[in-house]
Amino acid sequence: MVKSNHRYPTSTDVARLAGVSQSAVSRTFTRDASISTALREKVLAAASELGYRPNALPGIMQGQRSHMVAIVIGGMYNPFYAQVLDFLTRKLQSKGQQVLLSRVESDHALDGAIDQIARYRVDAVVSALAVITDETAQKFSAARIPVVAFNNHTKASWVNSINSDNVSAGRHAADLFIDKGLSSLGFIHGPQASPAEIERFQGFTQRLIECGMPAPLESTGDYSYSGGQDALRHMWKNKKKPTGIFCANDLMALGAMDILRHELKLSVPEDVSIIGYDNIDISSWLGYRLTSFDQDIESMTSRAVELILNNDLDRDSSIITITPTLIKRESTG
Amino acid sequence: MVKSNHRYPTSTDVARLAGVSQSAVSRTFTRDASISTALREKVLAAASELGYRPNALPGIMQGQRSHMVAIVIGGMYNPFYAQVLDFLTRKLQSKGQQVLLSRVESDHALDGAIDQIARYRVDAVVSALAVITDETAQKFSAARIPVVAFNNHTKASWVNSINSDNVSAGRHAADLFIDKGLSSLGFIHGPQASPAEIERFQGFTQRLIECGMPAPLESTGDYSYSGGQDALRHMWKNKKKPTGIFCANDLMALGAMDILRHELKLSVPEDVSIIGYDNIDISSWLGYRLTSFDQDIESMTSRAVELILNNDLDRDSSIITITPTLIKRESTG
DNA sequence: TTGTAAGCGTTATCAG
DNA sequence: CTGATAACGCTTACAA
Repeated sequence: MVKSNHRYPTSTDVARLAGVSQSAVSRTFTRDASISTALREKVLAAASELGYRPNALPGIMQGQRSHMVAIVIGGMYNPFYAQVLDFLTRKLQSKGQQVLLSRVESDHALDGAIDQIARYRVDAVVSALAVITDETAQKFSAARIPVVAFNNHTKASWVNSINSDNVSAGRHAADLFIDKGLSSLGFIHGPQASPAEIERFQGFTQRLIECGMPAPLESTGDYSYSGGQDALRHMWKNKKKPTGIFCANDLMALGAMDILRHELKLSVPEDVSIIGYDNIDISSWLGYRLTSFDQDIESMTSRAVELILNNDLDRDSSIITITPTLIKRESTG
Repeated sequence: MVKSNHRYPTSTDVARLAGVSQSAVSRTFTRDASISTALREKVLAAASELGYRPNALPGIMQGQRSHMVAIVIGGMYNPFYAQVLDFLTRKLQSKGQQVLLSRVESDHALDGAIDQIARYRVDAVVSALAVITDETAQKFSAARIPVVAFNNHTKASWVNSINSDNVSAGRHAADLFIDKGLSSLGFIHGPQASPAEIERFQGFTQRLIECGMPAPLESTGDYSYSGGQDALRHMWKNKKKPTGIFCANDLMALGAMDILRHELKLSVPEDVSIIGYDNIDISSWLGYRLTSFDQDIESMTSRAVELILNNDLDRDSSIITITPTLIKRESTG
């Protein structure tokens, strides 16, 4: 069996076959290039015979933009991030951009990823990481790559941020519980150092204090379903149990709900009310009906793509804040 | 404000700053290249001062492999595909490959995607599409790009397939229901032309017939949660209702379960047993505990990456079959 | 409208 | 070990 050598045909191959110059081939595949119909036809025939597709790499080397955008993400298990990735990818592709996907275990593993990404001369990077330290953000600056980051508060140059208004959401969650007359409240944290979760907690607590209520009981998860389960079990070891719990994200809220219902045989919302964050699809399912804050992924990702395409990234780093919408469902009665 | 021009520094820039030749810079960043420590130090100092990262593009143009692999996917809403993407990306990256992500609405929209992918000279393409027609597969051949496809049965050259043993799973599902003594069964289809779902149905039906049972009641969804809901509602319009339902995937099974429980006030598994396919995380959650077939994403993706890295793709197109594991949970009692 | 030739930033080859 | 030089496959002046 002959091992085919899988070489992409070049414009020169096409030119030779068509009996024209290499420039003619280039022009055929360049918009608005002046070329006669006759020549173009000859070239197209030869091109399709060889299965020729122009090579984007030389153009990039000549200083054109690569039309590649890297998306750095920490995982797709959380449907929220899967959806962010889905939206971003579709929007970028519809604008003629390619997506270079970089899956990273943690903020720490980002260094190696940056090196790789930079080698391919991407035009920009979108970070959908839950945690990004100032130090890490600086590395992008060092690599001279413009960055758009979600839920991140570094004020490094080259780094633009698009954030959810977490503090205000935390306050709204508090109000919802207070209006229901609940007096004993709890908060389930995400992993440490996640700026989003810190703000959600601060807003929530601030509002409770303002209303003369005690600070919430606390427990910590890792943003996962089982993390939420563990956090709830841990919280229930206290003498005092909350009757309303605000969770830093939906996945943990769903885990907490399931432990309440299936392990502790308590009823949601009759015994305990729950609020989550992200409004992932599952939260609307009939088995859960979780009250949650919708982050409006549609506009967050649109703004990100706008920033990249308008090439505003070279200018001052900006921070865009998007207000989440509270979606009330049965988990709060 | 000065608009920075965001130009990546070149090896020549580094060479000039370090006072050495451009070759020296290249050698510094090439493994196993012979260069003195003294020179290397000088180069590294200059490189880090400028934030230099070698440009991968020229090397690719010189015939090196691009170390880019495209993943074509139809969406990440289904956690199964999100997980496939996650595994593939991690494995490829750990082998030094970059991932070019291509999100496609349907098999039909693949043409444009192929053109774009080909321009970037990827080494191979992994298709995680639920549906891929022979015609589409041929387009990859035409573009001379080696392909590894999941759950696809085209026998085109350049296309390798990794499939779940759907027929055998369908038969097992039938056996499970039969062993429980259920006599009235149903099947919820995925979208038409999805080869996986057709085989699951065939195996299921075959086995029923073999055991002298009537063919299952049928209804069709679109692989989504709400599609499963609609399919179940539709199925319940029949006079005859099934007491056991095999669904072409988990998402539809979960939708069907929720309609049974929350809309029809029936109990699972007491009134109706349910079996799904994919064994997504949610299926193990306390609120569902769905019996399902695990596709072993770990080995499917490993095999795919092996095929790509060993460059076996140039040879005969092969079909690898992986046997799914039945995970019994409470939805079947 | 067409062809020729320079140049993009590397790696690989070849002298020194 | 080191530096010059020729590719790689395009795009873009420049010439015809």
